[in-house]
Amino acid sequence: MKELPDFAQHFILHWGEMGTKWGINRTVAQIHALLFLSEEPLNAEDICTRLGVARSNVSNSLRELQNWGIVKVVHLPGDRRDHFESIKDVYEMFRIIAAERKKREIDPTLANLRNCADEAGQEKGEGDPYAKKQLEELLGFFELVSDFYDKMNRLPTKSAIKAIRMGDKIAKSIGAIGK
Amino acid sequence: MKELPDFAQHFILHWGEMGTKWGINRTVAQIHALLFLSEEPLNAEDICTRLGVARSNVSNSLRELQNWGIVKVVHLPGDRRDHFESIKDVYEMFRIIAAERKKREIDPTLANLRNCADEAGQEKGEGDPYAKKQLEELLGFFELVSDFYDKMNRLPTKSAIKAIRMGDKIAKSIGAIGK
DNA sequence: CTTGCATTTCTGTAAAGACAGAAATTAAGA
DNA sequence: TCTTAATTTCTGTCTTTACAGAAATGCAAG
Repeated sequence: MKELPDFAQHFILHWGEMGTKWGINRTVAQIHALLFLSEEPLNAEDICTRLGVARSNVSNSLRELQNWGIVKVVHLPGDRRDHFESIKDVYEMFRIIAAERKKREIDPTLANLRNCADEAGQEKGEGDPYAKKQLEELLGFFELVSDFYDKMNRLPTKSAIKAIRMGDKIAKSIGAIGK
Repeated sequence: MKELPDFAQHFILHWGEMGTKWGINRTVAQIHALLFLSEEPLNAEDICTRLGVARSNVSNSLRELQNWGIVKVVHLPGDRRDHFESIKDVYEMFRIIAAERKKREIDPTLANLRNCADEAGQEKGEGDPYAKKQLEELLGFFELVSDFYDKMNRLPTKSAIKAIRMGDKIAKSIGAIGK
């Protein structure tokens, strides 16, 4: 097992810090960063020593990364131990992350907004028309975002990248047509 | 001060819960939801009683919402107290939120990745070419996302919405051309 | 200047999350 | 089946965050 170069250390530490801002546990994010940079799959013990965290912590963090779907178990010939590797392709990785975040952060809200809009519709008497209007606008926005996500997700990576690169030009031309 | 209808209560509670998943404090998110649905600006005391949280908590949460830029102070004639109102336009609101999140969550990472890539470039000897390659790919991705964001942010709301609505069709046509 | 309300800051407590080390479980090879 | 290495789960501690209530500050009208 080679030692990590300095730049890798710096990156791993930063990624761990940012993880906390993204609602991901620091250790989880660090392990992910380590695996992402590592050409060979690593076993849990390696990860412990490289990052200096407890074995149990590594075990739980790896499970979380597997739940996210961005880390997989692999087995090396002649070695009983589990080894772990990250998804290597950046775009594929963020596609998976985006899908998972949508599932956890957007979909439940969308469902709630639909419920609430229903409730608002069934209200007796005058209710609160302003609140109702605002809620419906929010629902519209979430539906727009959710649809957009689903569409983009169906595209192959290359098309998606191209679309992102050209995003503004396309939008501008649409804007111009729209006027 | 009118009572809140049921659907509004349900929405506020849910929004508070989701806030925690988005890295936002529950009370902060609840206050935001309340103000978003409220036609009139509310004062701090109103917010306390509606949500049943401590005055100090409301005060701090309102400051955070003002830092985000999605809540403003307004003054009502004949009333010394501060009143607060949310940005009402959903798109405008998410534009601001997106800008703030980019500033907090993307930009620092972009800066770090550039640093690390520099370090990697200046390494003596062989270093770790694989890690270097992975880091550069990640950097490329973050630059792509950051540019895309900046471009979209400069568009007027209507154009952006149209672009989002048509997103998949555009991307598909690009993909087809690309082949 | 001072009185009284509005607001913020401070302080302590409660709750949640992160994490290490120990114990328990699983599974492979002898 | 027994042994041993590997992994997971459990338990307690420590740190961080959330929050209420109290104290302090700010500010406007008289």
